[in-house]
Amino acid sequence: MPVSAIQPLPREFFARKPQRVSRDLLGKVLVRKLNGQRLTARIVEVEAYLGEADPAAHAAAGRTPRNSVLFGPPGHAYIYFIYGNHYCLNVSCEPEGRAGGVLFRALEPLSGIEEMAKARGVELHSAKDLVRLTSGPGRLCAAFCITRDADNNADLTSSKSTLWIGDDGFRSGKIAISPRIGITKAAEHPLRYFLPGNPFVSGPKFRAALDKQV
DNA sequence: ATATCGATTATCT
DNA sequence: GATAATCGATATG
Repeated sequence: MPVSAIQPLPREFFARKPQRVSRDLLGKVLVRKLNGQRLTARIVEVEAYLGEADPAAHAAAGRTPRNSVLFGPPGHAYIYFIYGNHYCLNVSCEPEGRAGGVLFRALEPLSGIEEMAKARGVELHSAKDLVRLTSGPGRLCAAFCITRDADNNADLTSSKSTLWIGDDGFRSGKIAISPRIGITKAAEHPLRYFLPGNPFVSGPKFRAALDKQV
């Protein structure tokens, strides 16, 4: 077996609290099958959304047609359209019947970088251009051609899917935790998880963070 | 470096 | 009718 093999994560991985899934997703790989190519990128920043008890979560007001994936079986893609412009990707957590999810906020591209640039409609001239490919929830969806029509409710635990999450053996060192970005309700809770020092992490640099040994 | 603003639409009040 | 888990551009220190 080649060292570069990527193994899908089992469904049980996602059948836990979003906080636990968030920590453990850092360093894992998002895989996309697109036009016969494989795009891969490492997960370097995520946020936990806790379900009906979390005022900032889409599930806060109970089950609706839009957020029903969050209440379904774990390990599925919940994709929503925001600000009339952008898609955002989550993976459903908790056992079926209970809401919860993890928002993907930033990735570090590993392979298929030219395809990502094409999908974003940008050219790569500088290191900054590379960072902007997948740094931010809207950007990473554009780079991976993720849309609600095509990918909402996709099963992210099967390597047969066109979108899935795997483990390539990478083990992150320290992780950092901070408040979530871009929300107005329950804005103070430390539910954003990222790899400190990774240049692909979104938002202002050196945002208040509590480092933790993993 | 931070601040502010316009774009543009699904969803809910 | 208001809001939103954002981005890119522009303005200002």
